[in-house]
Amino acid sequence: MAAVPGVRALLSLHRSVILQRSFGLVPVQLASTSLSRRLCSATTRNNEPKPPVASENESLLENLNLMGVDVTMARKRQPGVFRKSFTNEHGLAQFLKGKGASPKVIASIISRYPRAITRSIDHLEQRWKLWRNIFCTDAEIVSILARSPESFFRSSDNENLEKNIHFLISLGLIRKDLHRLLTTAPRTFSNSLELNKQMVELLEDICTELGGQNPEQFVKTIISRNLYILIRSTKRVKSNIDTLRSALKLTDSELLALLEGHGASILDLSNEYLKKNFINLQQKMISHGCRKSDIKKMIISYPIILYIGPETLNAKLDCLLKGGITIKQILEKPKVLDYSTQNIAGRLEELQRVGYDFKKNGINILDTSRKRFDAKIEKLAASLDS
DNA sequence: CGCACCGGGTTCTGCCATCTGC
DNA sequence: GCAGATGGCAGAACCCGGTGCG
Repeated sequence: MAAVPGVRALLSLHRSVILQRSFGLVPVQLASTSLSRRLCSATTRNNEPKPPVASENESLLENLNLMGVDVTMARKRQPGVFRKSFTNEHGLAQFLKGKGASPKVIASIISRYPRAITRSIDHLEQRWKLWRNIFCTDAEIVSILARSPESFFRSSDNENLEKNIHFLISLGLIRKDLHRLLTTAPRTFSNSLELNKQMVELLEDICTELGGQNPEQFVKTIISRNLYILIRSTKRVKSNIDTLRSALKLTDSELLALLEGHGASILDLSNEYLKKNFINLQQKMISHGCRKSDIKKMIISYPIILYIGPETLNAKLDCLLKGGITIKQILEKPKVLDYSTQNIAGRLEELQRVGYDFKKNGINILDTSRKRFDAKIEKLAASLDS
């Protein structure tokens, strides 16, 4: 925010021609109006593609500066907002304040999604009410706005939002599901109803195609296992499913089971990333003497492994192998790859210190919480001493 | 009691491209 | 031609504890 005064100075420096326009005032909404100036077209700010041609709303700029909004950032994001004669920054600020948002949060929201100030009080109240159907407190909503202003403000279509809620309920999702969905992937609710329907239809079709008996349940399962699914493109989901099927040479029922299980979350990955991760995993495992069938089995039992990027995966595997664990043990217990390389390395060291025998005891000890692990180490160390 | 199995929690926005309606 | 609305993309794991069984 330190840049703000400087920017102001810069702006006034470059402002030469002053254009005054008269506006037909709309009395209802408190707005920044009146003076408006034309920015000098010789503006030297270099990273702007073109200096704004139309005039910016002077009192709006002033208001925003006073509110602590990062005007430079905001202008870069949505320059059109600054040329509007009527905006509702005060109304918005009042409204959000009433919901418990701090001035800092409000400024940050406007900085990141300036169009928020074009929403009327009526609109805001209506939208808030719809969100409150799902959230119990205003504070929850505020925290999401602070996190992702765009999710709340990008669409002005409250009717669509309402339809989305009804649609999701019609899928058999309960309030608790909606709560999780809106908390985790708020953008879902700003999607057009049509877009959400398309994804649901895609999922139902996939289920049916794979011989599933209950497409409705399938959709519910996928959504609850992957809350981001509805903000993915159908192209991405389709392509990832194809990749999984062909890479692993899965039968229909195997693929169905994979998707209904932990496989749902890897549908998120970008198409190329999923392929890249699979190829790397396969190469790496084969270089250690694994068969493709072993790899397939491992992925089916632990699909999340495909989430791990090449560099991280290789580092983890190398770390385990160096620590005296065999590739066969990893194939059988891939879940040890859940933990960070650092965590794994640290545990291996501690286990070595107490002379842990992986051949005899297996590697399950690596897949356990810190608390349990420490307790175990303590016991092992004690038995060493005695 | 100790262990293995299993599932759940956390998390994911901010930017750009395209269309649409005025 | 404009601003607004909407779709889509890149980015890329880690950790915990309940529970049931021997």
